[in-house]
Amino acid sequence: MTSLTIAEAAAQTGLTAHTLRYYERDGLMLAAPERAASGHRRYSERDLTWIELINRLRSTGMPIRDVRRYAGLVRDGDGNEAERLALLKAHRERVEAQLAEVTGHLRAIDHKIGIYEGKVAPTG
Amino acid sequence: MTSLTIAEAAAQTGLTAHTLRYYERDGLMLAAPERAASGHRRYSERDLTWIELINRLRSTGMPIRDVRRYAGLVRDGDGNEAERLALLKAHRERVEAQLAEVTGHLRAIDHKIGIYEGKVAPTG
DNA sequence: TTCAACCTTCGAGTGCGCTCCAAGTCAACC
DNA sequence: GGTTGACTTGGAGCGCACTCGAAGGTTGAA
Repeated sequence: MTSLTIAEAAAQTGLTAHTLRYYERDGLMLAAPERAASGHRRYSERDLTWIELINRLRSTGMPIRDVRRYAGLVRDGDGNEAERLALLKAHRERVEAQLAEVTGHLRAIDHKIGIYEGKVAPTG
Repeated sequence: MTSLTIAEAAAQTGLTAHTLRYYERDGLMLAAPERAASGHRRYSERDLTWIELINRLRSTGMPIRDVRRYAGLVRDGDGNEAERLALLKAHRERVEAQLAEVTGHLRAIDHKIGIYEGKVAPTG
């Protein structure tokens, strides 16, 4: 059973130690990580896996407060799977809509780049 | 020659009147919109077209300060097209990278949704 | 002419997500 | 024993992008 210091966990997740502590006190963790006798945090594999899910949710634009709500549901255990599923599906819808929007804007920007490269005639 | 009040320009661009004024004083506009005799702003087609480009850049994640820099280049007129092009291309690269990242995360979230829907066996 | 609805400026306030600081504890090495 | 460096806490501070408030002028319809 490996466990990591906060610095190691930070390196592995791409977050800072500051952010890991912030997520913890903000209720984003399933449970607070264990502590060494010294009081220092020790991150388990399970903690790391969970933080990686947080990263996926955050990187796709889910607000902290929604991550906290999702964490709360998972923490509460069995019986609320439908609610978790609804939360994830609503998030997925938003992400897909945003992907489509960004892709559309990107195409327009590409067009503008084409103009500057002299490949396309300027319009409007 | 049509020209719009700030409320009309807001409705047309999806921004608020507050935000339009903010963009103007923050140097994002090519030029301040004309004024009626009363001092009220009157937005031209050209203003609207520019605001729509701002919207595309902002919606794809370009920070205000970069939009301001790009506006400055356009304002300065001919001779810096290479710099404008470089700015847009750098932005496009970032957007594409981010699209790829988000798409990857979305797939992982979809997998998790599949688990909750009982379509996929839980892993990890 | 009166009234609501709109506009103006300047500056302050807000929400989000960190990010940092101060003061102290602890482990390891010289 | 002393020093270095990673860790702890609570709370303050910050950057971004708005968002709003106050106090007053303008517009247009009844």
